[in-house]
Amino acid sequence: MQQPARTTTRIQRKNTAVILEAALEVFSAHGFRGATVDQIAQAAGLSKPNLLYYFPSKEAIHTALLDGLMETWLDPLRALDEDGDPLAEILGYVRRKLEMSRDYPRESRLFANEIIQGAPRIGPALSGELKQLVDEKAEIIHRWIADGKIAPVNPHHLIFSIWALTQHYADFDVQVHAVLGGPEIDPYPEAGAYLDTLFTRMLTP
Amino acid sequence: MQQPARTTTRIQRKNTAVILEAALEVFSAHGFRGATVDQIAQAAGLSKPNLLYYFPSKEAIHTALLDGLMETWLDPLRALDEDGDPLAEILGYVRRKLEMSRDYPRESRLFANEIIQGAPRIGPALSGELKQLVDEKAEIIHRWIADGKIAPVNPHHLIFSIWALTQHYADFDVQVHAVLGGPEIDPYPEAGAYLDTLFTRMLTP
DNA sequence: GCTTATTTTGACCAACTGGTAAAACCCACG
DNA sequence: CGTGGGTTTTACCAGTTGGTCAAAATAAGC
Repeated sequence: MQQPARTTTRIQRKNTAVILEAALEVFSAHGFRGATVDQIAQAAGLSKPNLLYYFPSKEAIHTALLDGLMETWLDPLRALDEDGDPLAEILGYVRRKLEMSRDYPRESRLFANEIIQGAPRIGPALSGELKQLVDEKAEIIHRWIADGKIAPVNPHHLIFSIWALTQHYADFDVQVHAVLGGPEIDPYPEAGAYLDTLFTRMLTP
Repeated sequence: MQQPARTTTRIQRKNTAVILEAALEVFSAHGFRGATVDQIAQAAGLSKPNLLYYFPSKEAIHTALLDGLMETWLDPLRALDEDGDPLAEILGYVRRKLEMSRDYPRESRLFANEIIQGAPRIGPALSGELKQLVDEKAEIIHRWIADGKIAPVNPHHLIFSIWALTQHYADFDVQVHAVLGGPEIDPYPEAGAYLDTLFTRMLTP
């Protein structure tokens, strides 16, 4: 039996939030193993033992981050509506995903780090929750194709390509800026236009 | 003045090769910080001090790997030929890049790890060598468009999209297999067909 | 077969890292 | 205003990690 969860105090709420924000910054920039508890504590403006008063371990912070993020991350795909106009729905999904890369690049890199290294901590969520959602939406796309509303493509790979293309701008940010010639350049307007064209041409029957 | 480099012995050649192979395995799976010298030594079948007899530091091994790889990695893009058939040239580039993801996933992940974490060790190569090559090839694509040989698109983002789409299958391998439903599935045949369709539809004038 | 240069090893170290314990501190509440 | 809970700090620890060093073992050249 567990002690009934005591009321979370004001300070607790503030500090857990500050810690998660700091952890996102550090984990996304250095990966799980590359990040140190000290770095996170310093970024949060706390001492290491104080930070460990709020989370039992480094791993727990990481898990809390990933769990909290998974929901948000899948929202754009969930919003894909079978009853909408097929092309507009897909272009809308692409736009939302690209906006997430622009507005939440750290979150994108956090996932990227985790998955590149074999998803040791969120493997189950991928083949469970994620797979189920993707299969469901792939089925919708499949029906659109069968109805002749968009040109035929492999639905799963269509989804992969949307992920790859949009997340690239967050995850490979440094490379994009290096090639385009400087950190002051904003690639997103062009990227948006490019992806719009790409998917329109590919999917118009 | 430096001692004139002594002849590299047979053992030296064999062991540096073994070490680099082992290092590729370990670095690509865990990132720079996540990899330990001991792991690499063990994978190479050497003791840690013995490994450090061939390379002065962990960092030196990593650098040697990245330097050696950069060349190979850019080869497919270098092969893009202005005088060939535009669409065939681009589709060929896509195919070669996809084959590299399939045949050299560890190399792809090594780069991905490095770039996601801000390219602390190869930043200069990105804005130097890489940028120059990309600018050059973008110019070629631009001329193809001006000549009406392919449909108009932003050449730089076209190249980004080829990178993103092909490397996705190596870097996010676990996710792809999780969603498709098992490690026994080979996504590459479908991926090849999908990308062929995608770029053909987008670029046909 | 002997000598020399190369290679390998075992013992070791200092810095770092995740995490702990207990005392000190602070703040709301009666 | 004091007391009991929540909070923070100081001091600390054991394990890991990158790296060194001198001695031992091996290979190469003559």
